[in-house]
Amino acid sequence: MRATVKDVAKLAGVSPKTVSNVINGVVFVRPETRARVEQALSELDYVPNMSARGLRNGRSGMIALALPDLLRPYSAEITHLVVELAHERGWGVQIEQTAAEPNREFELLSKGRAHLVDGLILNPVNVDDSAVMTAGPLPPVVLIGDVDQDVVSQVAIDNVAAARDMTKHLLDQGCRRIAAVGTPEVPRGSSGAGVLAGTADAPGTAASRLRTAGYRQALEEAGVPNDPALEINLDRWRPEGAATVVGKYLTEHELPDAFFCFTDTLASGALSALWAAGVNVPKQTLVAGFDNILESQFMIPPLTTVDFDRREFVRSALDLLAERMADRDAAPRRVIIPHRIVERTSTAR
Amino acid sequence: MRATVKDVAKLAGVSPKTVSNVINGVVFVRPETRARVEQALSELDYVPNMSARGLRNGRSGMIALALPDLLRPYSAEITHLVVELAHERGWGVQIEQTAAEPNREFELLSKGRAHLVDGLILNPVNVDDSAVMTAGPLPPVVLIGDVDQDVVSQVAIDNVAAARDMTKHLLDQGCRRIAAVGTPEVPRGSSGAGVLAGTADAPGTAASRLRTAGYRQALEEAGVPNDPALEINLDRWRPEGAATVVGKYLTEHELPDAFFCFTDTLASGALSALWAAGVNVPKQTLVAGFDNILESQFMIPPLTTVDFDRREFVRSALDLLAERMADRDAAPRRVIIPHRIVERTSTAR
DNA sequence: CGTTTAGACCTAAACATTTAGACCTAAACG
DNA sequence: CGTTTAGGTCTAAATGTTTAGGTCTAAACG
Repeated sequence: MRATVKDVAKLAGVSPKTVSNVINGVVFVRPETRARVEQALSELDYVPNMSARGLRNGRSGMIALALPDLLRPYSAEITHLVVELAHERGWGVQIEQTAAEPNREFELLSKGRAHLVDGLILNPVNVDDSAVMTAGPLPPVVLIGDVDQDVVSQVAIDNVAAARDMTKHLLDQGCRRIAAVGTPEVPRGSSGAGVLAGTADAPGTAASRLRTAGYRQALEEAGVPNDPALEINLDRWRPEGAATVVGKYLTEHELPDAFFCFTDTLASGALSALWAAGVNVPKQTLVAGFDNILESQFMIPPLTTVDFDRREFVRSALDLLAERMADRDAAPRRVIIPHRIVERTSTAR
Repeated sequence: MRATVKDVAKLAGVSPKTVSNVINGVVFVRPETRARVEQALSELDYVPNMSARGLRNGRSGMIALALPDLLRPYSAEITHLVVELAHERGWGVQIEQTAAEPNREFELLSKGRAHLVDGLILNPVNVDDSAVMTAGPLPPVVLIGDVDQDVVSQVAIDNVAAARDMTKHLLDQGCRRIAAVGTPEVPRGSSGAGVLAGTADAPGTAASRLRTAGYRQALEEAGVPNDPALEINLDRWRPEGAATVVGKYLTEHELPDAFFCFTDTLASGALSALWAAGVNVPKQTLVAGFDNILESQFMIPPLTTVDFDRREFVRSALDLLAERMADRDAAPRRVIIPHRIVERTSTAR
């Protein structure tokens, strides 16, 4: 059996209250008493029971991080930073994966482990305004990544603008026929129209819809006609998907001037498919990504991509969460982290 | 305020005990009573307080996963699987990062959040037998990754054999001068001797020592003299390190016949440096990795690497942990997961 | 010298759940 | 008809912490 506060108290000849005081270092405790207690503490190798503490004061010191797919390098970077920065605040991090089961997000938002966790950082895929709103009394939540709502706090980048900027960059390199890789998959039977509606039943993820919108905007502004055949749909943002779909595309279509991949991971798959087809990047076609994951500067060739300060991104998320945890009905805030284009060899004419 | 079991009991006109029975679905409960309770349950939107439950029955339903560096794709894959498979057993996963602070492992093993977690899966860097042994009464622990000890359960692959097999594969391709990337960094001032001692104060991680040993064994068996200049030291297994150090190596030495990188991530950096130097892989030199991360089949060229069934690996870890949790003084077991070489273009003559 | 005050410490209750053990009821048994 | 039996439910205790409120002591004050 583990030592409890009572055992320590007995050994030190004081009351449990005093032990608690020493541990939490709050009230006045005579130095000699404190020393005695600390002696007993280490003698019994005391470690507080978090469940009991959590029960008593309603806080577990733990937050949850819910991401769609932990396999993505992007997820790994977010996780890395959340764990590191949360640790600085003395919070533990519990991790959840939502993509495998679609309504896991809802579970997390409403019931789930709500009581074991003081707050939730959620990277939404399916949740849009309706979802966040329907759930009853929410735990403190911060959404990361773009999604249309103003019910809970959110930190995001301007996906539309970023995609527009990147498309513009490709246009500036003289590209006209620019393929977009990772646009929302249109359910069989329906047309491509209305894809950007942003309603609850719109196809694809919020990010894919927004980036598609930015891509189309840039084309329109440049007076380049939008060719639906250049939108290569893909919902599951993993490299194998991109490699397959781009490889197939190459056999069926003329080579576009550039591939704008909605994720660095997708770009990795695309580069692989292009290499396999004997297409030289950047001599024959350009490739751009999105996210600036650690790996992209080591891709072959190094990848032009959309960068943003991820550490700042995560720090803001934690700030917003802390705010929310301190005052459960503070007004929801939205923080937009600035982005920029990082030009590397993959788009160098 | 959230509804408690008492509130539900009052609404359903039964005692808390009966509600508890319904929730945990154990004892005989009359169907009509059960229905009434379930009605009340959903009416009040009841969600159990995990802290209280954890306090009462000494289990939190949560395990901890401690990895050295969450940024590594390998870590992401492990995390992904642990979360997925733990979820199947109804366990939550709490995540920790150990590399940033060296003695975090010890903290986790001895005190730490021990009481909030029913078990710990630890990928050790610094912990070797002495460390695991000194700590007093341990929580249920499973070590993942090779390390010399028999105090706690462990799942691993045979690092020495795997590295030997891969080196042999490169020798079979006709290579003689094979560089090893990721060997333990020797502290300034000491010689390279005794690097493989495996004692607590040996440099580098356990994995790097073992893989180095396998590499040397294969050379010796083939009668190829071991050239210390071909061992490219690197402790932090990230791509940027490999790119830098390999790039530097290329300017100072003759091109080796092959690069055996102790991690796919390192191989990625190496490939990038070789590409930048205008060296063609596999025409001018070969490159091999270790781990078969998802990305390696999309590297340019696709990477030959050491593969093992990661899902089986993680499943075993969870099995061992469950065993340990059920019977805290069961004999520690060690599971070795078989490995194999996956040949891809990067080592195709 | 009596009263206040502040420091140092303590007792008891509260947190939400589960479990051991007790208690009913009605059917089955001899 | 009395006794057993089993199902179905309840009461009370226990888990380890923290906190509200209280007690005690000794110094400071008038």
